[in-house]
Amino acid sequence: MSSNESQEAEFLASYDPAEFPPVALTVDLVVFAVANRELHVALVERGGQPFLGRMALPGGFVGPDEDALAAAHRELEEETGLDLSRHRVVVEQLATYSAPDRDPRMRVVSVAHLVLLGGDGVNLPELQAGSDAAKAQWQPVHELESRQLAFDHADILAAGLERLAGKMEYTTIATALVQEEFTLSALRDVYTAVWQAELPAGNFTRKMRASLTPTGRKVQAVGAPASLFIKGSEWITPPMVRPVVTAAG
Amino acid sequence: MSSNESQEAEFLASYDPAEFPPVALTVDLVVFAVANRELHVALVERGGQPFLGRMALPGGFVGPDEDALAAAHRELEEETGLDLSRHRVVVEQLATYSAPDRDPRMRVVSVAHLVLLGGDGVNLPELQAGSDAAKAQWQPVHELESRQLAFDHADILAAGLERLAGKMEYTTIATALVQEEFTLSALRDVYTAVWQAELPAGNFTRKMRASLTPTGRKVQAVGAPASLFIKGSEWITPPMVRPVVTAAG
DNA sequence: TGAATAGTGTCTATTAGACATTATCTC
DNA sequence: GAGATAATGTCTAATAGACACTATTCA
Repeated sequence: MSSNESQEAEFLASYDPAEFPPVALTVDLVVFAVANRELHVALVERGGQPFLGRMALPGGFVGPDEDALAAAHRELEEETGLDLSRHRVVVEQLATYSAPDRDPRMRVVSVAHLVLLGGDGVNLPELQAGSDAAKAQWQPVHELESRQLAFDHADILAAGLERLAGKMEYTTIATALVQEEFTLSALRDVYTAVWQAELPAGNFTRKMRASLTPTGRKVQAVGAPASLFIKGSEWITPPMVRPVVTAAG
Repeated sequence: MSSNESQEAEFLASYDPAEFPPVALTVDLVVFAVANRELHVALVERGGQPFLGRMALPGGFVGPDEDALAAAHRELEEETGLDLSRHRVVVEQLATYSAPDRDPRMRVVSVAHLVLLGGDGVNLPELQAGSDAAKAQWQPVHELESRQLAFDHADILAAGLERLAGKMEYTTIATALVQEEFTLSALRDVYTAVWQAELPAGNFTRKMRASLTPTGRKVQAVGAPASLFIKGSEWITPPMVRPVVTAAG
């Protein structure tokens, strides 16, 4: 039976780091939250070259004893100052970006993650810049001139937005962007924010209700009191149909 | 204006390879093909430790001048001997596996890819083992005891299968597993192979036809001649419904 | 002629979409 | 009461699912 040492020796004989040099591994985070019926993304201002002063997605290196998902959680706290024990957060892997020249300094491969923060639809969680970044702030996604972003972060952001918008068709992922208990109006606001389209309230209620569980509680604002729900099924079957993007006038 | 050298110097001051050591980057390939109404996956037998003699997904290291997708194409040819100029092939990124201990020898992060090979539904492309592997062969996916696979390749295979099965609900990705021109029966066989469920032929025709383009040609086998189609739309709206997995009797 | 397959037709139950109506609350 | 919102009801067109039926070919 091979010892770990002899395994490694055998392996290193066939693995030539000169032919296949190791790469620096990072995570980049597309952090979404909804306020005022607008989808916002968390951005940090770069404090160093390259792209000094440009906005970028928060992110950082993956440590030797963590996987990419753990690094995403850690960097989320470090780079944005968010206290994850005080916010509902859902993180899922998005895609990996590995173009050889995506970072001009060295080979950096980044595992992008989609991060969804729950909220009340009014207030955004407060961001505090980490050590690397000059500042951290929320930006409305649909007003963003994505050419401003550093590296290939415009591509990553677009992929994150498309993943979110797409999964909202056939899953209840939108519930990650509201509070644990939510009204159908709050959930519909998420759809409005992400899809940039108004959905008729009556039909939305009828269709979405099948995937939700009523708590029995109600909440009072202006108008009739609204029932509170929590996420029921993970799936919406058959899916919601995403209206075609309204050509901006 | 910063030169590339000073950028790199500044960067290296803030990047400590001891804290965040670089990782070896690989690709692993979930290569699917359909024959005899069964979904097959290409596996190679490991020729070295660890997992000597066990079956594994084909894969290999990402070179310094290629991204993961390019490495996937290259390794597909090198590890399985497939001549990509002679087969229809679709490759898409699946997910990245980065558990620190997923390879006992060293830190290896792998970008898994889903690879779909077109075929006539009868013959599988011939595989030839590359230099690293003892042999390469097709295995019926649904008969595979996935515990046999090396590393975390059972997880990767399961993810590939689920991605394929899921995307077949709402996209025409199944057309990647048949020839460019295909009959509705051939396409239905793909659904049968992947979903492990028979779909009624009449309703399948009616629904799928909306996403396909007829070529006008027909092909003759046993029974009435069948019309040939090519892929039309990328999307199937509303989606096909995947029957619940039939509890094996 | 019989077997096999392709493709269409038919019927029903479901439901999405449009929109009206009723209910409940605040100011 | 006016205004606003929630939730339900109504009507129609579309269609999925089940399944019968016809058409076309080979053996």
